[in-house]
Amino acid sequence: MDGHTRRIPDATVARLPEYLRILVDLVDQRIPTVASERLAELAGVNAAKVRKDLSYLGTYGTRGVGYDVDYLLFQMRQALGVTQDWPVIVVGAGNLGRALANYAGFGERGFPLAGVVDADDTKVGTEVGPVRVRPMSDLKELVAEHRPVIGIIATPGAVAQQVADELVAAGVTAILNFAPALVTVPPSISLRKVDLALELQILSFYQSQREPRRDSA
Amino acid sequence: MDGHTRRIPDATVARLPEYLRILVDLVDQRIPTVASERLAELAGVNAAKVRKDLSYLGTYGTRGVGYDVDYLLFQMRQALGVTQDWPVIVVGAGNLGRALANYAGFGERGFPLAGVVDADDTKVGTEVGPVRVRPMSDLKELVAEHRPVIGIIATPGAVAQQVADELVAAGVTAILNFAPALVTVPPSISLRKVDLALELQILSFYQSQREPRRDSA
DNA sequence: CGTGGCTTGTGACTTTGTGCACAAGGTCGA
DNA sequence: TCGACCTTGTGCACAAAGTCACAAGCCACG
Ligand SMILES: NC(=O)c1ccc[n+]([C@@H]2O[C@H](COP(=O)([O-])OP(=O)(O)OC[C@H]3O[C@@H](n4cnc5c(N)ncnc54)[C@H](O)[C@@H]3O)[C@@H](O)[C@H]2O)c1
Ligand SMILES: NC(=O)c1ccc[n+]([C@@H]2O[C@H](COP(=O)([O-])OP(=O)(O)OC[C@H]3O[C@@H](n4cnc5c(N)ncnc54)[C@H](O)[C@@H]3O)[C@@H](O)[C@H]2O)c1
Repeated sequence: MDGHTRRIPDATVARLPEYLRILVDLVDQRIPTVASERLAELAGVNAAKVRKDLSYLGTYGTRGVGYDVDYLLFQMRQALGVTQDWPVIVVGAGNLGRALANYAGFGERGFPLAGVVDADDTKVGTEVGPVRVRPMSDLKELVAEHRPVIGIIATPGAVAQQVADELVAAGVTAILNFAPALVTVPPSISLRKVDLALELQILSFYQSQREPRRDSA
Repeated sequence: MDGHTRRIPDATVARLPEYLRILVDLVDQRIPTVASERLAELAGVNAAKVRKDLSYLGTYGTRGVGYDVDYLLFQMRQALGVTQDWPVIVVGAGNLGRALANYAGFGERGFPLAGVVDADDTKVGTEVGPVRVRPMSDLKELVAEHRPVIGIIATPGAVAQQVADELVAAGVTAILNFAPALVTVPPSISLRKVDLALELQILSFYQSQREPRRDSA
């Protein structure tokens, strides 16, 4: 098909969604073309890096002019695989799971909520955002109905691995894990994690480097 | 004081909290010592990397034996600057802000909730988790009372920069941003971001690489 | 149709991160 | 006390990522 697409480096992949968000903004503002310099400013990175990143998608810029915003946006969506929706299933209807289910932003960005499941019978049947919580036994059916689908783990860390196994068994091929625990999956499954406590601890590190805190006075 | 601590690479810093979490688990299990091999397995990384990471903190291992869990945990806390609590202030009492405020895990890990503020008068005064929402005008006072403190942005992206500016003006020196927007701060301020849609898009990319999806049939 | 000015795309280089392999150094049993 | 056995700590070679600088290419204008 496409021909020349070299393998895209991980570091570049991690930045593409940032560019995507910016391009959507630019389209909203009816801005027809954008130079790497401007894009770099909006993304908070180096202009050469932007050009190199974009060059992995193909040669879509015009020298002396910049990039056509619409066209680049189209290509970016293509590259990221977000030309169609990816439904998500949230496992765990606790504080975080409910917040995620209530969040309209996902649907708007192409990740509509397919359902929420929970192991706690007292939570099954309750409303969260636009859906009702379903039992774990419905997982397989839910996945089959929406495939391909992304699974989100919003349960306590102690059961994260077990939940991941259940998601994989049900046919989920991509997982986002919010629980603070190591989860391993077969190599064909994509896995990412978000750990908020970890982020806070990293902030703590850099902050205490700058200005060591007074010890217990 | 300490003497020989070389500068710790960013990649290592990002892994330290993971080791910290594992060490806490090991202490709970009354496991006295741990070898880099085991630690690597628990963290899902290479053993040589673990040893190199730990060596930046100092020479705390014993050849032939491994690392003393208690002592390493102490040193790790020291290095990360989490020997004392870092209170957090959440800005924005929406879906996400409330989930964060309700989350007990932060307090347990040394990040107690100092308060929640919101610009919306109808939200001010309502209960979220253990506190009541306070007006933005209380921010300065709240920060002064708890300093040093970490600010969490849980507002819409459109106001994220403005909120960041207010946090900085109030004396916050570290910020965690959940809004999908570029935020810039003075160099003395530590800033990290968490963007969930971005994570989903990265998953989308890797998944569509593996198995390109059928086009609109 | 030619020239000047602007911006891309990329080769060369630097910096950062990873992983192997092994000497150094410690433990423990005899 | 000695030696066999482990595991650390790190030098080194390689891989990945980031930056610079500039030739190539395009547009616009006269
Ligand atoms: N709430 C937050 O803001 C927040 C922030 C950072 C991290 N986290 C992490 O996210 C996860 C969820 O946090 P929370 O505050 O929503 O917790 P919570 O206790 O409120 O919710 C957890 C939910 O998971 C369900 N559950 C438990 N075991 C299950 C299983 N085996 N299968 C399916 N569902 C199961 C429970 O019934 C409950 O509804 C935790 O790992 C937490 O560390 C939460
Ligand atoms: N809810 C989620 O699960 C989720 C997931 C991913 C990302 N996010 C991001 O987190 C942010 C918050 O999401 P949400 O779902 O909680 O939104 P929300 O609309 O429910 O809440 C936003 C809150 O911010 C307050 N606010 C608005 N402007 C303010 C200002 N200038 N100063 C102080 N407070 C202000 C509002 O009054 C409101 O209470 C958004 O940027 C969203 O994109 C949320």
